[in-house]
Amino acid sequence: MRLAKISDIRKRELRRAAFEVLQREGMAGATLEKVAAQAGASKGIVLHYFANKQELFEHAMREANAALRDAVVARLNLARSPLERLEAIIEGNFEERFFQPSVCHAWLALCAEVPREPQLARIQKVIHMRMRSNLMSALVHMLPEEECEAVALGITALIDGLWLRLGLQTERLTSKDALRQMRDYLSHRLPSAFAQSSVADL
Amino acid sequence: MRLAKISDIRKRELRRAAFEVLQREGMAGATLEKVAAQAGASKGIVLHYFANKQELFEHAMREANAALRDAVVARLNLARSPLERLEAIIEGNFEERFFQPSVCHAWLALCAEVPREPQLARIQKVIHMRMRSNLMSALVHMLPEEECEAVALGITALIDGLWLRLGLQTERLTSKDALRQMRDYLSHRLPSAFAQSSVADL
DNA sequence: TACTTTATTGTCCCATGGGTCAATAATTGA
DNA sequence: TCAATTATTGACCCATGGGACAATAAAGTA
Repeated sequence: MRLAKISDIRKRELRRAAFEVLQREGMAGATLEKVAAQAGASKGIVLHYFANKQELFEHAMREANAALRDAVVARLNLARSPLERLEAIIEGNFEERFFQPSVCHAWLALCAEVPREPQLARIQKVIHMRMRSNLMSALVHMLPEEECEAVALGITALIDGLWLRLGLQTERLTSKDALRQMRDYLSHRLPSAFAQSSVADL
Repeated sequence: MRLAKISDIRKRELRRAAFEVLQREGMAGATLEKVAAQAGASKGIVLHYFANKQELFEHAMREANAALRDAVVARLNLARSPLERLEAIIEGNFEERFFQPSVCHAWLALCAEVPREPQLARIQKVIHMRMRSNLMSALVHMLPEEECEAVALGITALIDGLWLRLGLQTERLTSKDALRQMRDYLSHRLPSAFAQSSVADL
């Protein structure tokens, strides 16, 4: 275990600053100067650690994704059954510390660049593949094989749609509301053996 | 019926050009110069008809939304029952001429600005209220009152989520796939009296 | 201690793009 | 026909922001 390198520390600080500025200002408004200010440094330092703006925000997206992934993994490690694994995935995606309008705004800004930034598209693809594989590993034990695909797509679309609503909403959509919606879906879409337990816990 | 005013024609041309550039370039890349070029005019003309860039893209969003609304209204006018109305809303939202990655890219670019552009937020709110009201007017005849809210939210979230996937996807998600997913949801979530007919037609 | 590498800053450059404006062309309307 | 309005252009201005760079400070290394 060696000491933390200063470059790693700085990079992390800058990635986070970048993500925070993105929440407030969007991609166009997120200038290197603002990111530097947010991190309490000068613009030069940003370009010392990242080759250019794209690379900075690519790493910011990577880190935000990693945080979400870790939240899901932590819950998955406690899950003891396919149903619990499914719940772990879903609840991880709606943890209150993530499920905030400002966080969604940053994600939206990043997603809007995906079509023109191959690096962001790759990250997006990884996120999506992981979600799918996580879901399938639970669903195959709960549903006839030919239905798994449909339900996996339904769950991911619902999660994305609820997140989008969080970012665009005027009314307050809470983490609890979102989870209630997900349980509503599962309770109707999974075989009744699983359905009741999902409904029960809220 | 008076002759078409040239200013109305120009405005429409420019709104459409703006939307097309948005599809390719995103918000930051959609410069007034590119919009003008897309419309076959000069930059000056854009600012002659629109006070500034925000106003231009606000009108572009309005027009795109109107097109979608009209598609839904046209289908609603043919619907003879609550179930048909529900199908009209859903199918209108996945018409192939709209449900294209490039169109989704433009929407994404606009949605990403919503948090910082009150005008866009207002349009977004109108869209959302209309969707909700359309859905509720059908659902109240199909479900116990206390479930309508949940299903309306489920449908909107699914639609948004499927659209988002269209824009971010690597794999090809078609209009048919999306509709199949929506029918899968309805067939499990609506009372079985309605469920079978939804499943039957694909 | 002296030398090298890394961290950090502030300055400078330059392309870009939004917006203004004056000049000109086309239309309209009396 | 002629004046007034509207359409259209291109030149110009200027703030902004990404990125390069040289200079300096700090840290590590021998």
